[in-house]
Order: sequence, then structure tokens, then C-alpha cells
Amino acid sequence: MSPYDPSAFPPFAVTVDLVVLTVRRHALCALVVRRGESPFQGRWALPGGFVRADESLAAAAARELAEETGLCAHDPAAPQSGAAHLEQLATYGDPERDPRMRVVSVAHLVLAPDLPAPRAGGDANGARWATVEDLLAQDGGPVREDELAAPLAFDHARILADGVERARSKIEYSSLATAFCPPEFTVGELRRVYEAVWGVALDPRNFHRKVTGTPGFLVPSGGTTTRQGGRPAQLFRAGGATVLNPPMLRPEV
Amino acid sequence: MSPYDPSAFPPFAVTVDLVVLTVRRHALCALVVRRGESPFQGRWALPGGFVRADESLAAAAARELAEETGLCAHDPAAPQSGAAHLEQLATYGDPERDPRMRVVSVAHLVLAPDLPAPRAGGDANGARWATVEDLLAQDGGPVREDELAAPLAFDHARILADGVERARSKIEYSSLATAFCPPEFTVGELRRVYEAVWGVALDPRNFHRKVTGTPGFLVPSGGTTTRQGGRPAQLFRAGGATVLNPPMLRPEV
DNA sequence: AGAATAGTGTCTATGAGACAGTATAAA
DNA sequence: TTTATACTGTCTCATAGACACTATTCT
Repeated sequence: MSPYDPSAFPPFAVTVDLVVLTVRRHALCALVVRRGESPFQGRWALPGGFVRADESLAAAAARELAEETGLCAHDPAAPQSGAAHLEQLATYGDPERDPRMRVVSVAHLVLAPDLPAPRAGGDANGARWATVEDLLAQDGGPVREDELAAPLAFDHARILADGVERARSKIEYSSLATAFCPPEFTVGELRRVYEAVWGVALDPRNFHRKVTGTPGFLVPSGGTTTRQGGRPAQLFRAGGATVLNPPMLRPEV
Repeated sequence: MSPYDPSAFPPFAVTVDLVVLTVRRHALCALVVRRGESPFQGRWALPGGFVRADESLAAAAARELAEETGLCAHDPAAPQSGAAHLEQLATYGDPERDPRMRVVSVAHLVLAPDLPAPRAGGDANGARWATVEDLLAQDGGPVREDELAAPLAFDHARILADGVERARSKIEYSSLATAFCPPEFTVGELRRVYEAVWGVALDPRNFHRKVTGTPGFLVPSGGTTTRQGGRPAQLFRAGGATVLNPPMLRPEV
């Protein structure tokens, strides 16, 4: 930190933006809200808002998450099942990213289990889940008739892409894929999470052997379920392990 | 981004702080500058400074780097040998982190080859390389007589620790270890980089077989050198590969 | 000659991936 | 019975790690 005159610094607004990811119907989805005002009025954007004068960045992100979804974020240092995973993603501060003023946005990544329906809470006009594939579709693709054809507001497409890439690589070497699952889940459900996030098909037998053989990844909860059809599957909870060694390997591209 | 009144937002100062790492005499070192004024006057801190009103975060980091070290940072998207690697690390915005005002600092990580000597440029009172081990030594350790015994100013110890951890994990699955090396280097010099950053000893024979067998990691430059003593070693340049597949594996802890 | 570093060959244990085959439910 | 999912066993290939051995320099 250099010496400076504390009263002479460029004025910045600081916001948090949220990349909230979940897996719905075998597809990776992100939470988007419709903008109610200019600029980008009527377009979809990532949820977010100002950091308050007395609150930390993580607290601001957790507050916005609760306002938009009702989700309770838990600290990465103290994980507990049932709450969403929240971590800082990256910070975006291009001078031109907001036409009105100089805004620096600290993006956060949230991994959440599938939710009943996004509640349009707080100051958001409307909120919905959209597949990442739709949100990041390039304009060169087939023209879509629905409202999602327009790209995201601001630089949010870039932020979303960074968040998706972070999620894809993190589930390789950490147990974070369980953050997409309800408190109790089967091996098959966990496998479908990996398949949705990576966009690949995995061998169910090798996957089962791998995840059940990784110490601390999964702990049996005792029950079984048949909600997937077929033979009843054992139910598991997330184990205490956070890093996976050896990692899950994403198949070659 | 929620609707808001653009004229009513809490005032923030935004700075960039730099974690500049290099390998000197088989030890991982970081660049620190001495603070010339209050608070933390006389203590060591990470180099950094204000983001200007019209400059991006990456540009501010590159400018501070050039001011402090004369290093030319290159964009991660367009790597070129001879320049330092610069990437965003994380953002720190605790309300209490600077006693004077609300400051949000976007920390950046720089990996540089060994430099002749840090030049105390710009507004820094003095600059020096210090080993990461010394800078992060806990106060419970043996009392040191020299000036480095005091911990870093602000939350810079935390930032440095995060940067070191990022560097340690990044050289596992990327070719970034070459950013610590001069344009031409031997396999042994590259191995000493890994050993210094990870703080472990590696088998020279397996290391040699591994790095020369990873396509795109190293390209022979044709020359040889005997600067390490012993049999002349082949000289290499960094290859075009950025991700290593399979990765270098850090030995178990 | 001895020491130091560079580089190659070989063996073994481990794990990933392919895939046969069995178990248990619903329609 | 068919179908779907869960789970176990086994084979093969690739690679990490251990380590013997050779090569080439300097002192």
C-alpha cells in the first residue's frame, strides 16, 4: 500500500454479483433476474447489489443470496449440509462495464441444491432458472424465439462463464459436487450432477466404485430409496473430506 | 445488479495489492516494501496502490508492478517468455482492514524470474525480497532479532498466504513454473523451482522423465550449459502448453 | 580419481477405464 | 417378463515412484 492522501481517491461503487448454479432436470442452471431499469432494462442479469458501508464482501454476497433465493449460505470454513456453498469468484472492474459510473463488482459463486422455485424477492423484478447452455449461447447459433435470446446485461456473460468453469474444475478435486445435492442422495444422483456440470456421460459402475472408495467423500446414512426406479439405492450424506485425493477425472475433451 | 439510485452508494476506495513471488537461492521469496507513513509506519507491506479512475484492475496491477520492479507483465491470454506472469488473486474488503477508510483491495499474483535487486521505485520507501517462510512465521516461533520479525501490515499476511497457496497449486496442473525461470533454463533449474515452491525434494530422474515427456511443456533451445556444475545440461524454453495433462503431482504431505 | 549433475532403463504398485455379470425394484 | 437402476468383480493399460546404471563435466 502506497502512501496517499486519504481524501483524494477516485470514487468507486462496489457491488457483489452472484453466479448461483444448480442442477435441474439433468442440466446445469443459473439464477438470473430481469432488470427493471436502464441500462439493459428488460434484459436478464445476475443477481447482485451494493456492498453496504459496514459489511464485508462475503456478508454482502450472503445477504443478496438470502434476499433473492432464501438460501442460507454457509462459510467455506464451516461447511454444513443443507446450506449452499458460497465462495468468492473474481472481481470485475473494467472502467466501461457500467455506463453510468465506475463500478467494481466482486463476483461470488454459489452452488445450491435444486430449489422448488426462485422467489422474486427483494428488489428484483423477476427471477428464474435458465440453463447455462441457453445463457451462454453465442449469437451465431440458431435464432431463438423466446426471451432468453438476448445476451446477459453488462459483462455478466463473462462472469457466468468464469463461474461455470470454476465449478467444473472444482468438482474434480474437491467434494463440492455434493453441494448440488440434497442432504441425502444416492450415488446415481451424484453421478448425474457430474454429468450435468461437465456435460459428459460417465460409466455408472466405475463412478460408483470410485466415489465409494474415496475415504471421507460419502458416508452412508443407513436408508435406501427407490425414487430413481430400479433396485433401491443406498442413501449417503456428504463426508468430512473437502479435497479429493485422488481427484475425479474429467474425461478428455 | 439490483435497481439503485446511482448517486446514493457508499464511498469506497479501490486498490490493487501485489503478491510478487520469485525463487532466490532455493527459497520462495516475496517482494515487500517498507511503509513510510501511518498506519503501520515502518512495517513491511505488499506493494500496491490506488486504481485510477480510468484504468482497469489488471492495468493498475501491471502499472504498480512496473513502478515497483521494472517488470513487464504480460497478459495471461498472450504469454511471452521473459515477462512476468500476472493474474488476479482475490479481493479483500473487510470493513476493518484499513483503519482510515473503507478500502477494497484487489490482490494480484505475479510470478517472476529472479531479479538482480528490487528497485525502490515510485512512492515506496524501500523494497526488498524476503523469504515467504520469514514473512509468514507465526509469532509463536523463535524470536528473531532482525526487522522482519514484525508481521506484515494490514491483512497482507493473509493475502500473501493465499497467493503462495495459489502458486503452489497452480504449478501442479499448469506450466506456470516456467514463469519463475529465465527465458532459457535446464531441467534441473526447473526442478529446483518446484522444490522451492513446494518445499519438498523431488527425485531428479523421475522429474526429468516427467517434464520432458509432457508434450508442449518444454522445447529444447539447442544450447547446453554447465552453470550448475557436472555434466552439461540441455537448455529449454517454455513450450506452448499452458495446462499440464497429466499434472505434476505434489508429494503427499 | 572423486564429486557433482545429467540423463536412461527397469521394476512395481496403483488407479482409470472397459465391460461381464448379479441384485432388486416397478410396470 | 421386460426394463431400469444398483452394485461387484475382473481385466488391461498408463503412470507414479523407487532406484540401478551410464554419461560428461570440474576440481
